[in-house]
Amino acid sequence: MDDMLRRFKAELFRALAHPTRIAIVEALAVSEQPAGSLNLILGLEQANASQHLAVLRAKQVVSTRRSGNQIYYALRDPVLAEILGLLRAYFYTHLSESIEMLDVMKEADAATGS
Amino acid sequence: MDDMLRRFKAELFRALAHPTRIAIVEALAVSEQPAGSLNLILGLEQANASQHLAVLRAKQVVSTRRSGNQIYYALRDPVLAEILGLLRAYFYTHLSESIEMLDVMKEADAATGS
DNA sequence: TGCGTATATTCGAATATACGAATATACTTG
DNA sequence: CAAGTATATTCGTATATTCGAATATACGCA
Repeated sequence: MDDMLRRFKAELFRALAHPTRIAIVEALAVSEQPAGSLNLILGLEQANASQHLAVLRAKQVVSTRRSGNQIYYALRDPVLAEILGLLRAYFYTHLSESIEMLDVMKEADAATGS
Repeated sequence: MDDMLRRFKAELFRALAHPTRIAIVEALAVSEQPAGSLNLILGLEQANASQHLAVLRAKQVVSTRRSGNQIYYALRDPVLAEILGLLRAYFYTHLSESIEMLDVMKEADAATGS
Protein backbone atom coordinates (compact mmCIF):
# COMPACT_ATOMS: atom_id res chain seq x y z
CA MET A 1 0.00 0.00 0.00
CA ASP A 2 2.85 2.37 0.76
CA ASP A 3 4.09 1.73 -2.71
CA MET A 4 0.74 2.60 -4.16
CA LEU A 5 0.61 5.81 -2.17
CA ARG A 6 4.02 6.82 -3.40
CA ARG A 7 3.10 6.08 -6.97
CA PHE A 8 -0.02 8.15 -6.49
CA LYS A 9 1.87 11.10 -5.10
CA ALA A 10 4.41 10.90 -7.88
CA GLU A 11 1.67 10.84 -10.52
CA LEU A 12 0.08 13.89 -8.98
CA PHE A 13 3.36 15.75 -8.89
CA ARG A 14 3.94 14.89 -12.51
CA ALA A 15 0.51 16.22 -13.32
CA LEU A 16 1.49 19.52 -11.75
CA ALA A 17 5.03 19.60 -13.06
CA HIS A 18 4.54 22.23 -15.73
CA PRO A 19 4.14 25.99 -15.42
CA THR A 20 1.14 26.00 -17.73
CA ARG A 21 -0.66 23.40 -15.67
CA ILE A 22 0.16 25.32 -12.50
CA ALA A 23 -1.38 28.38 -14.10
CA ILE A 24 -4.48 26.40 -14.99
CA VAL A 25 -4.86 25.07 -11.46
CA GLU A 26 -4.39 28.55 -10.03
CA ALA A 27 -7.06 29.91 -12.32
CA LEU A 28 -9.45 27.12 -11.40
CA ALA A 29 -8.77 27.67 -7.73
CA VAL A 30 -10.58 30.97 -8.10
CA SER A 31 -13.52 29.57 -9.97
CA GLU A 32 -14.71 27.01 -12.45
CA GLN A 33 -14.06 28.01 -16.06
CA PRO A 34 -14.83 26.78 -19.53
CA ALA A 35 -11.75 25.68 -21.47
CA GLY A 36 -11.97 28.63 -23.82
CA SER A 37 -11.72 31.14 -20.99
CA LEU A 38 -8.58 29.46 -19.76
CA ASN A 39 -7.05 29.72 -23.21
CA LEU A 40 -7.85 33.41 -23.28
CA ILE A 41 -6.81 34.29 -19.76
CA LEU A 42 -3.58 32.33 -19.95
CA GLY A 43 -2.80 33.19 -23.56
CA LEU A 44 -2.49 29.59 -24.69
CA GLU A 45 -2.82 27.90 -28.05
CA GLN A 46 -6.05 25.95 -28.16
CA ALA A 47 -4.39 22.61 -28.83
CA ASN A 48 -1.72 23.10 -26.25
CA ALA A 49 -4.19 24.05 -23.55
CA SER A 50 -6.33 21.08 -24.41
CA GLN A 51 -3.36 18.75 -24.08
CA HIS A 52 -2.51 20.13 -20.67
CA LEU A 53 -6.13 19.82 -19.61
CA ALA A 54 -6.05 16.21 -20.77
CA VAL A 55 -3.12 15.57 -18.43
CA LEU A 56 -4.97 17.13 -15.52
CA ARG A 57 -8.06 15.09 -16.32
CA ALA A 58 -6.10 11.85 -16.56
CA LYS A 59 -4.62 12.47 -13.12
CA GLN A 60 -8.01 13.49 -11.75
CA VAL A 61 -6.83 16.92 -10.77
CA VAL A 62 -9.81 18.51 -12.46
CA SER A 63 -13.37 17.55 -13.14
CA THR A 64 -15.47 18.61 -16.08
CA ARG A 65 -19.06 19.29 -16.86
CA ARG A 66 -20.53 20.08 -20.20
CA SER A 67 -22.91 22.98 -20.59
CA GLY A 68 -24.12 23.19 -24.12
CA ASN A 69 -21.23 23.94 -26.31
CA GLN A 70 -18.68 24.48 -23.60
CA ILE A 71 -16.84 22.30 -21.16
CA TYR A 72 -16.37 23.72 -17.72
CA TYR A 73 -13.30 22.71 -15.76
CA ALA A 74 -13.06 22.75 -11.99
CA LEU A 75 -10.49 21.79 -9.38
CA ARG A 76 -11.48 18.48 -7.90
CA ASP A 77 -10.22 19.31 -4.43
CA PRO A 78 -9.18 22.62 -2.89
CA VAL A 79 -6.29 20.94 -1.12
CA LEU A 80 -4.41 21.23 -4.39
CA ALA A 81 -4.71 25.01 -4.29
CA GLU A 82 -3.66 24.87 -0.67
CA ILE A 83 -0.50 23.05 -1.67
CA LEU A 84 0.29 25.74 -4.21
CA GLY A 85 -0.12 28.28 -1.43
CA LEU A 86 2.32 26.41 0.76
CA LEU A 87 4.82 26.42 -2.06
CA ARG A 88 4.43 30.13 -2.55
CA ALA A 89 5.36 30.63 1.07
CA TYR A 90 8.21 28.16 0.69
CA PHE A 91 9.48 30.12 -2.29
CA TYR A 92 9.64 33.35 -0.31
CA THR A 93 11.08 31.70 2.76
CA HIS A 94 14.03 30.52 0.73
CA LEU A 95 13.98 33.39 -1.70
CA SER A 96 17.61 33.68 -2.69
CA GLU A 97 18.20 29.93 -3.05
CA SER A 98 14.93 29.62 -4.94
CA ILE A 99 15.96 32.22 -7.46
CA GLU A 100 19.37 30.70 -7.75
CA MET A 101 17.81 27.31 -8.40
CA LEU A 102 15.73 28.75 -11.22
CA ASP A 103 18.82 30.38 -12.70
CA VAL A 104 20.75 27.14 -12.61
CA MET A 105 17.85 25.35 -14.31
CA LYS A 106 17.78 28.02 -16.98
CA GLU A 107 21.50 27.69 -17.61
CA ALA A 108 21.13 23.95 -17.86
CA ASP A 109 18.45 24.48 -20.49
CA ALA A 110 20.63 26.89 -22.40
CA ALA A 111 23.56 24.48 -22.33
CA THR A 112 21.39 21.69 -23.68
CA GLY A 113 19.70 23.87 -26.24
CA SER A 114 22.85 25.12 -27.92
CA MET B 1 7.12 37.48 -10.82
CA ASP B 2 4.05 35.28 -11.10
CA ASP B 3 5.79 33.52 -13.92
CA MET B 4 8.83 32.92 -11.81
CA LEU B 5 6.70 31.52 -9.01
CA ARG B 6 4.97 29.15 -11.38
CA ARG B 7 8.27 28.00 -12.81
CA PHE B 8 9.50 27.45 -9.28
CA LYS B 9 6.49 25.38 -8.32
CA ALA B 10 6.76 23.35 -11.49
CA GLU B 11 10.44 22.65 -10.84
CA LEU B 12 9.65 21.49 -7.34
CA PHE B 13 6.89 19.23 -8.54
CA ARG B 14 9.26 17.77 -11.09
CA ALA B 15 11.76 17.15 -8.35
CA LEU B 16 9.14 15.15 -6.48
CA ALA B 17 7.65 13.43 -9.50
CA HIS B 18 9.14 10.02 -8.94
CA PRO B 19 8.21 7.30 -6.44
CA THR B 20 11.82 6.79 -5.44
CA ARG B 21 12.29 10.47 -4.68
CA ILE B 22 9.04 10.48 -2.70
CA ALA B 23 10.40 7.58 -0.69
CA ILE B 24 13.62 9.46 -0.07
CA VAL B 25 11.79 12.55 1.09
CA GLU B 26 9.58 10.48 3.38
CA ALA B 27 12.62 8.83 4.90
CA LEU B 28 14.32 12.18 5.44
CA ALA B 29 11.16 13.60 6.99
CA VAL B 30 11.81 11.24 9.89
CA SER B 31 15.45 12.09 10.26
CA GLU B 32 18.65 13.05 8.54
CA GLN B 33 20.45 10.09 6.94
CA PRO B 34 23.68 9.35 5.16
CA ALA B 35 23.24 8.34 1.53
CA GLY B 36 24.23 4.76 2.22
CA SER B 37 21.45 4.28 4.77
CA LEU B 38 18.93 5.48 2.23
CA ASN B 39 20.19 2.95 -0.28
CA LEU B 40 19.82 0.21 2.28
CA ILE B 41 16.46 1.18 3.69
CA LEU B 42 14.90 1.80 0.31
CA GLY B 43 16.65 -1.07 -1.45
CA LEU B 44 18.16 1.06 -4.19
CA GLU B 45 21.14 0.62 -6.46
CA GLN B 46 23.90 2.94 -5.39
CA ALA B 47 24.10 4.80 -8.70
CA ASN B 48 20.37 5.13 -9.05
CA ALA B 49 19.94 6.51 -5.55
CA SER B 50 22.75 8.95 -6.16
CA GLN B 51 21.11 10.21 -9.31
CA HIS B 52 17.83 10.76 -7.54
CA LEU B 53 19.63 12.55 -4.74
CA ALA B 54 21.28 14.74 -7.35
CA VAL B 55 17.87 15.77 -8.61
CA LEU B 56 16.71 16.62 -5.11
CA ARG B 57 19.90 18.61 -4.50
CA ALA B 58 19.58 20.53 -7.74
CA LYS B 59 16.05 21.56 -6.81
CA GLN B 60 17.14 22.38 -3.27
CA VAL B 61 14.76 19.90 -1.74
CA VAL B 62 17.52 18.48 0.41
CA SER B 63 20.65 19.79 2.02
CA THR B 64 23.83 17.88 2.68
CA ARG B 65 26.63 17.86 5.17
CA ARG B 66 29.73 15.79 5.06
CA SER B 67 30.87 13.90 8.11
CA GLY B 68 34.07 12.09 7.43
CA ASN B 69 33.42 9.56 4.78
CA GLN B 70 29.69 9.93 4.61
CA ILE B 71 27.31 12.53 3.29
CA TYR B 72 24.23 13.18 5.37
CA TYR B 73 21.08 14.26 3.62
CA ALA B 74 18.30 16.25 5.24
CA LEU B 75 15.01 17.76 4.15
CA ARG B 76 15.52 21.46 3.69
CA ASP B 77 12.05 22.41 4.89
CA PRO B 78 9.42 20.37 6.73
CA VAL B 79 6.70 21.95 4.63
CA LEU B 80 7.61 19.40 1.97
CA ALA B 81 6.75 16.56 4.30
CA GLU B 82 3.58 18.39 5.19
CA ILE B 83 2.61 18.44 1.53
CA LEU B 84 3.13 14.70 1.29
CA GLY B 85 0.84 14.35 4.28
CA LEU B 86 -1.85 16.41 2.59
CA LEU B 87 -1.59 14.18 -0.46
CA ARG B 88 -1.95 11.07 1.66
CA ALA B 89 -5.23 12.44 2.97
CA TYR B 90 -6.22 13.44 -0.54
CA PHE B 91 -5.54 9.91 -1.73
CA TYR B 92 -7.85 8.41 0.87
CA THR B 93 -10.53 11.04 0.41
CA HIS B 94 -10.80 10.08 -3.25
CA LEU B 95 -9.83 6.47 -2.76
CA SER B 96 -11.68 4.75 -5.56
CA GLU B 97 -10.86 7.36 -8.18
CA SER B 98 -7.27 7.42 -6.99
CA ILE B 99 -6.88 3.70 -7.43
CA GLU B 100 -8.60 3.85 -10.78
CA MET B 101 -6.21 6.57 -11.86
CA LEU B 102 -3.23 4.42 -10.98
CA ASP B 103 -4.73 1.50 -12.88
CA VAL B 104 -5.26 3.62 -15.96
CA MET B 105 -1.65 4.84 -15.75
CA LYS B 106 -0.47 1.24 -15.46
CA GLU B 107 -2.49 0.22 -18.50
CA ALA B 108 -1.08 3.12 -20.45
CA ASP B 109 2.41 1.93 -19.55
CA ALA B 110 1.61 -1.61 -20.60
CA ALA B 111 0.19 -0.42 -23.92
CA THR B 112 3.31 1.61 -24.61
CA GLY B 113 5.67 -1.11 -23.46
CA SER B 114 4.28 -3.89 -25.68
C1' DT C 1 51.73 7.23 -0.19
C1' DG C 2 48.53 3.62 -1.19
C1' DC C 3 44.22 0.96 -0.12
C1' DG C 4 39.39 0.75 1.13
C1' DT C 5 34.93 2.70 1.68
C1' DA C 6 31.30 6.19 0.48
C1' DT C 7 29.40 8.79 -2.94
C1' DA C 8 29.05 11.09 -7.55
C1' DT C 9 29.34 11.41 -12.55
C1' DT C 10 29.31 9.86 -17.30
C1' DC C 11 27.54 7.11 -21.05
C1' DG C 12 24.15 4.88 -23.98
C1' DA C 13 19.69 2.99 -24.83
C1' DA C 14 14.78 2.98 -23.85
C1' DT C 15 10.97 5.66 -22.88
C1' DA C 16 8.25 9.82 -21.93
C1' DT C 17 6.94 14.69 -22.61
C1' DA C 18 6.02 19.09 -25.06
C1' DC C 19 4.73 21.64 -28.92
C1' DG C 20 2.38 23.28 -33.28
C1' DA C 21 -0.09 21.84 -37.33
C1' DA C 22 -3.73 19.37 -38.96
C1' DT C 23 -7.81 16.97 -38.19
C1' DA C 24 -11.73 15.02 -35.66
C1' DT C 25 -15.75 15.22 -32.54
C1' DA C 26 -19.73 17.33 -30.12
C1' DC C 27 -23.00 20.53 -29.72
C1' DT C 28 -26.09 24.70 -31.33
C1' DT C 29 -28.58 27.27 -34.41
C1' DG C 30 -30.70 28.20 -38.77
C1' DC D 1 -29.31 18.67 -42.63
C1' DA D 2 -25.62 22.47 -43.13
C1' DA D 3 -22.60 25.75 -41.15
C1' DG D 4 -20.37 27.50 -37.12
C1' DT D 5 -18.29 27.33 -32.56
C1' DA D 6 -15.92 24.80 -28.69
C1' DT D 7 -12.99 21.31 -27.54
C1' DA D 8 -10.20 17.02 -28.21
C1' DT D 9 -7.06 13.92 -30.60
C1' DT D 10 -3.40 12.52 -33.70
C1' DC D 11 1.07 13.02 -35.78
C1' DG D 12 5.88 14.25 -36.20
C1' DT D 13 9.83 16.16 -34.21
C1' DA D 14 12.66 18.00 -30.52
C1' DT D 15 13.93 17.39 -25.94
C1' DA D 16 14.06 15.27 -21.25
C1' DT D 17 14.10 11.42 -17.97
C1' DT D 18 15.31 6.93 -16.25
C1' DC D 19 18.15 3.09 -15.58
C1' DG D 20 22.35 0.05 -15.04
C1' DA D 21 27.17 -0.40 -16.10
C1' DA D 22 31.40 1.63 -15.80
C1' DT D 23 34.27 5.04 -14.00
C1' DA D 24 35.69 8.98 -11.18
C1' DT D 25 36.24 11.58 -6.86
C1' DA D 26 36.74 12.37 -1.81
C1' DC D 27 37.98 11.03 2.54
C1' DG D 28 40.13 8.03 6.35
C1' DC D 29 43.52 5.06 7.88
C1' DA D 30 47.68 2.23 7.88
